[in-house]
Amino acid sequence: MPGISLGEAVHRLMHAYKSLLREAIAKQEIELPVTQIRILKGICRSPRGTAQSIAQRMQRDKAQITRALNDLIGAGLIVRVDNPADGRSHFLKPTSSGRKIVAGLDAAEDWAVQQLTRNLQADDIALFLRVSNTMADSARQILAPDKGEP
Amino acid sequence: MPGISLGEAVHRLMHAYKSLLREAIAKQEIELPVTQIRILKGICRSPRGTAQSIAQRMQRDKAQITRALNDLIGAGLIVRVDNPADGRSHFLKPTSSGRKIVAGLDAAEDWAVQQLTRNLQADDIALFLRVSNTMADSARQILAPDKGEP
DNA sequence: GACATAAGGTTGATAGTGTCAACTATAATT
DNA sequence: AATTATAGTTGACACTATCAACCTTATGTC
Repeated sequence: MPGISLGEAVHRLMHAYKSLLREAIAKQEIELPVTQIRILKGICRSPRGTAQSIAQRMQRDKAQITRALNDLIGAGLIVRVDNPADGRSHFLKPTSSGRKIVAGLDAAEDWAVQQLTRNLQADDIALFLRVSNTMADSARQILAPDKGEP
Repeated sequence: MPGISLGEAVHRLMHAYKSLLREAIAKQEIELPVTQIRILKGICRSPRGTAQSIAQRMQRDKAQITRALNDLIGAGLIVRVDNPADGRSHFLKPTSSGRKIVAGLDAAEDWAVQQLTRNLQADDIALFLRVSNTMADSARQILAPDKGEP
């Protein structure tokens, strides 16, 4: 598809990925929206995370993170744990249900990524990731110049 | 950022691109949401397009396309033209206001893409586009197997 | 210790995105 | 002529995302 813009390519890919993921998640009989999935995975991956650190890593408004956390807590997938060093803040921990869900989500995402990449070589994918991350980092330097990688 | 998943990379890039585009569009004093922008650009680029062909190319629900078209018509940026060959369908044409807006949008998008790609070589970008389009095409073969490229 | 400023998180409000279902008018097929 | 399919529309709803204002707590300054 010659001449397709970078922006259009990103839109198409985003939509393709989300559609495949939604299908895979439905097969796992999980019913979480994609934002909650990303947050839950992030919590499993980084112990002692806070709403603030999640918002920073995902570059989302803290209000949105708070709402998603509330839904995940309501669903029994994570819990808040007081941060003894800062009374304003709390750590977020997955419950055993949460961890179980993430196992299914990992399988779903593996399938989706497998479908996306089935006509590609490993070094193409590696370059794609490098280029993609370079672009996101370039943007971050403009949009939030004083916030580095936590 | 080692170990970031493909999905997470796509999310980050999508968000980075949208944030830069929003900033650039604000500078142009345009106030269109991103979906309307994409549709308007598509209409300018392909004469005799219909709601159906736009929905297919963007892989969006026709309901969503119809609503965005209605907003664009309401804003005076496009018009509907009857399709003499099919009474159900109509072609979509930009107005002179619409074409003018697209000139500003092109400038905004050029700026956004320039910021994203400033730390990259041209062949990296070319490979990124090739890989991205290959992935989107792979997904399309699964999600809508009988719909090829119009 | 008192006061001012900043930060972590919350809630309200709102706009935009996206999908599914049901419908109408028209086209295509039998 | 009857049936099936399609283009487009509208209703309904969930999800995403941002901005603003607020409260509680932390930090910094005097």
